[in-house]
Amino acid sequence: MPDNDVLAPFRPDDHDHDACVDDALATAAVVCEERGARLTALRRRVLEVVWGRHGPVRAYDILDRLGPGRRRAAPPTVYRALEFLLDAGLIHRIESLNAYVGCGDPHGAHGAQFLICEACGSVAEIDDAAISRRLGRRARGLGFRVRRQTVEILGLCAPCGKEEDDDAG
Amino acid sequence: MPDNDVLAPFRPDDHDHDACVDDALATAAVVCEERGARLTALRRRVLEVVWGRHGPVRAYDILDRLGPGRRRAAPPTVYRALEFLLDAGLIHRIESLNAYVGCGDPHGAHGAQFLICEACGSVAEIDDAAISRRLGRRARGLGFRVRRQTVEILGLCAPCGKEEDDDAG
DNA sequence: TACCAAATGTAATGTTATAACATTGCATAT
DNA sequence: ATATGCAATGTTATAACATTACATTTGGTA
Repeated sequence: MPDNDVLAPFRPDDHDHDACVDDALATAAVVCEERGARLTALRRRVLEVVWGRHGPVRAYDILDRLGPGRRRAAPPTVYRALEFLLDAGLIHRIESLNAYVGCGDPHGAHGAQFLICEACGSVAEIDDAAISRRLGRRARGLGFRVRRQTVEILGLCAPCGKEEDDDAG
Repeated sequence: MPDNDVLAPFRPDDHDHDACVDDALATAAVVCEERGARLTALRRRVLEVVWGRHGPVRAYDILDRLGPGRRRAAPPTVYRALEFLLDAGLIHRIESLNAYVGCGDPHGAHGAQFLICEACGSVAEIDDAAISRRLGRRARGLGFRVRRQTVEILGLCAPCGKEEDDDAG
């Protein structure tokens, strides 16, 4: 089973997360440059907050974290930035959680699948071409024209699954 | 490409929809019987409203349609019935739309995939075992324990896709 | 028939998202 | 230097989706 299509694996608790955020922001600058889009201070800040963890972040949490100094912004402020980042492929929306997560590979356009741990809230992003291809084929076989695939798997990541075993055992 | 795993195909506008609803309610009665669960008048009515169309129905639309005669119910009335029907496998929740749709095959426990037309709002339900198996394998390969798969494809059904072509042509 | 548990009713509130309109700030034309 | 246009952001209000907490009713059963 190939592993090179794991765009964003689950991360150990102790990894250097600042580096993740820095990478994401640097990549975002490049992507926006390429697209002729403006990565403004606000959009950059929202992206930074989304990248605050390797897990889904909700819109109103972002609102709360935009400051300090800044008076608490209103919802459209965040939703517009999120829309921009989604369009630019810099973040993904997790439909089953109404939340947002940084994209592990903003350059490669891809149809992603997400593994979402219900215990610790972390997310892994994979891009299994066989899966998205097969989904596309099935859809087209029924005359359906695909615009977007949403594939989300809820469950327990390895460490959390192990903990549960230990608790039960 | 197999077609026998299409649990609920797109339906022509002129099909006998009353028969669909009757079937669904009859099946529901059997399923609840088997489970030792009570299909009360309210739950039956909510299921009937969900089956009002072959497409996603939103919770507050159900609320509006519960009557007449009945004073407009409060949200928990509907959400509790929806939860019961979800548990019984009689309906599915479409995460990307925050809406609910009747299940095409309540007897067979299955991991379903949904094709959702953004133009006419109709939904087709398929159960491609190869897809759900492959998703499960990929997840387990990463040590992930799967509880639930959400697979939703947004786009245009055949008739609506054709219309768009005609408009453009 | 008295009891208990499940189901439903009711009021309030929490959460997520968008509509509609005003303002700011910067680039460019006059 | 002033006016104009436009993208981004701010502001207010509200729509849409969902849950908590508690009261009441109902249906099966000891």
